[in-house]
Formats: sequence, C-alpha cells, structure tokens
Amino acid sequence: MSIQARRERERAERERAIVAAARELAESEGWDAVTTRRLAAEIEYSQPVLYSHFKGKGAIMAAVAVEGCGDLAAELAAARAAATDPRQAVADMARAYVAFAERRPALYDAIFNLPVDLPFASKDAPVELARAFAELAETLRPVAGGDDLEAFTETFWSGLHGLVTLMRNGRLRRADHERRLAILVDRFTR
Amino acid sequence: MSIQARRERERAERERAIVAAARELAESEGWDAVTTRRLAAEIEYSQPVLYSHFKGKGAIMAAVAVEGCGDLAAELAAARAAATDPRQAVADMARAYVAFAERRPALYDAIFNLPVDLPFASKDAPVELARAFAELAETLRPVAGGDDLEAFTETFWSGLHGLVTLMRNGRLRRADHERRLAILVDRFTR
DNA sequence: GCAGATTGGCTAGCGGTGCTAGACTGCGAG
DNA sequence: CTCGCAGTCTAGCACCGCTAGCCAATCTGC
Repeated sequence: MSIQARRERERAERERAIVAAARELAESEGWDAVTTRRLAAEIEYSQPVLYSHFKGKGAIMAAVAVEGCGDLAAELAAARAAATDPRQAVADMARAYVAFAERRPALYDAIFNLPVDLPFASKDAPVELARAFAELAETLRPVAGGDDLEAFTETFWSGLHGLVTLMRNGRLRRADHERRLAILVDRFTR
Repeated sequence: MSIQARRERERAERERAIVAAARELAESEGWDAVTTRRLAAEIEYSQPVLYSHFKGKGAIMAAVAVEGCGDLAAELAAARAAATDPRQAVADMARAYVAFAERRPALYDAIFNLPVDLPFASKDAPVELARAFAELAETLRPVAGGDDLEAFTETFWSGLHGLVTLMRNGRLRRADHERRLAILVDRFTR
C-alpha cells in the first residue's frame, strides 16, 4: 500500500501547489490574471488536472480565501495580544484589519468580496473564519455594553469592511482615512 | 439642419436605450447576463454600435451607475424629508439606504462594488453621487458632534455599505440584520 | 443631376475565458 | 504477459470583450 500512499501524498502536494499558485498570482497580478490556463502552466500540469482537484475556478478561489482567513485571524490575534487597554485594543485591531486589507487586497477580495460560495455565517463555516471573527468579538466584548456581542461585532466589522472596500475602489478620499477610522473606533468604544 | 437634428436625436435615443437595456438586464438577470452581444440584440443593432456610443462595457456600466445614483439620491431625499426628529431621520435614512441596496442589488453593485472607473471623491464626480452624499451629510449634521462632517458621513456610509455587502454575499446572518442596523444607528446618534 | 467623399452600420474574426469530451499512456492485478 | 483502469493530455466547445475592414446610404461640390 506504500505506492498508493505516495500517490496520495503527491496528489495532496499538487493540490497545495494549485492553491499556492493561485494565491501568489492573485497577490502579484490581481485576480484577473488568475486564469485556469495560467494556473495550469504554473503548476506544470494541463488544465483539466485542476478540475480533478476542484469543482471549478470558484472552488480554487474559495480555498485561497480560507487560507487567507487564517492569516487574517493570526494578525488580528497578534494585535489583540499586544494591546493592554481594552479601548486601545479595539483601535489596534481595527488598524490591523485595515492594514491586512491594504497589504493583501487580492486575498481580502477572495475572502470578502468575490462571489465565492463559502458557508460563512453558519455552522460549517471554515474554522479560520470563525477564529478571525472570534478575535474581533473578544476584543469588542468590553465595549459592547448592553448590545448583543455577536451583532455588535458584525456591525463593527461591517464598518471596517465598508471603509476598506469603499476606499480601495476610490469611493472615499484616501487622505481622510485615519480620521474616518478614528471616528469609527471612537463611536464604538465610547 | 433639421435632418442632422433628427439624426442626433435618434442617436441620443439609442444611447438611452443602451443604458436602459443594460440596467434592465442587470436588474432582472444580474450583471453576468449583461454581455455586449446580448445588449446589442436587445437594442436591435449590431455589437460594434455599442462602441460608437461608449468606450467599452465598463463605460456602459458607469452610465447605469450614474443613473442609479440619481435614484438612490431621490430615495434618500424622500426619507429625509419624511422624518421630523433628527435621530429618527438618521434611522429612516439608513433604512432607505439598505432598502435600496436590497431592492436593486445590481444597481447598487454598479454604483459601489464593480470596478467601474468613475470619479468619486473628487471635483468632477457625477452630480447624482454628490446629491446622494449631500443627503446623507445633511441628515447626519445634527448628530456629528465635533467630528468633521464629511469624514463622519463617509464613516457612517461605510458602515451601511459594509452591512449591505456583507449580508448580500452571505457573510452575515440575515436574521440579525435589524439588530445590526439599530446598533449602527444608535452608535452614530448617541 | 451626377461623381466623389464621408458617414455609419454591418459581417467576420481575433485572442482570450471557463470548462469538458474523448483519446492515449503507463501502471497494477490476474 | 495481457488486460483493465487511473490518470493525464490534446483538442475543442461556447462564450467573452473588442475591432478591422467592407459596403451601402447619404451628403457635398461641381
């Protein structure tokens, strides 16, 4: 059974390579550059091989999104751990969130913007996403007041998400970014 | 010169028809269904005609977005006019905003989500957009406190936008929508 | 009134997309 | 040693946004 084991190992490795290639290509040249042909060339296999691993391009993007979610969760956790004052923690977390979105726009898009069918707000949402959400929620707990923590977190998160996406699409003047972020944090922590 | 006048009139009418067709098609079947071929068939002309009116598909979408912006501005104005209490006005406006996004998702996408190069936060932004923004700003003026009104408006707007987009993409549980909206309004009006 | 220039629409096609049918090849089992 | 089956590839489908170049209808100047 060792041969079959090797096969499966190689197959898993190849799957990992596909996701990695998609992620790198998206981060360096944007999602428009991520085509199935290009991806196939990158992993040095033919196009149809992709479809023996994933249902379609969307599924590959979803895999990238899940991975990226893990990264986001890690960065949020780091920001939370570094802060001492609860209010400051919220500000730092917000800053970390925005920084992530700015630094890795393609990854952020995969997670939140692109129409990639991932189960999100449900039981079988990927654990990475749940972790990211939990980091946010824990940071916000001290300032949630009487509001339902989950809804409160989602609302604050929406604020961050709105700031990030509207600014990146040129819908908001970049110059006032800091000011807007400060207003959002202030209004949710006072 | 009457013949030329008729020509220009017909040409303008055809341009209007293109935008209308794009809008209707997008609203009924989504932007994916809006292809140049389909659009051409809809207006009963050949494909290249579209390019004698618009630089490309993006420009057509931009035209739809500008039109939609006018609609949004009108609905926000109506909501503001109907309210008496300043705090209630903010809540009503928020509700109107969300309702617009829910009722006409394709239009909302054209305005805010799709990578359509429109000048937004600049001098030559379309007047329709400026109107919509001004409606928001005027409603928020009484509750902005010491914050810069423009930045404050943008921040609140981002909150609404985040709620709308995250919910529509399935990133937020629909059930808690009202609760989240209430939290957002509350935090920005207290 | 007629030849020539110009306009405006069309057909056809280019290079790309996501995805798949069907041929082929090389390995493991009998 | 042969057969059957996985696994991979080539080739191609239907579609996309966009454009070159033809062709007919119209306007212009003689």
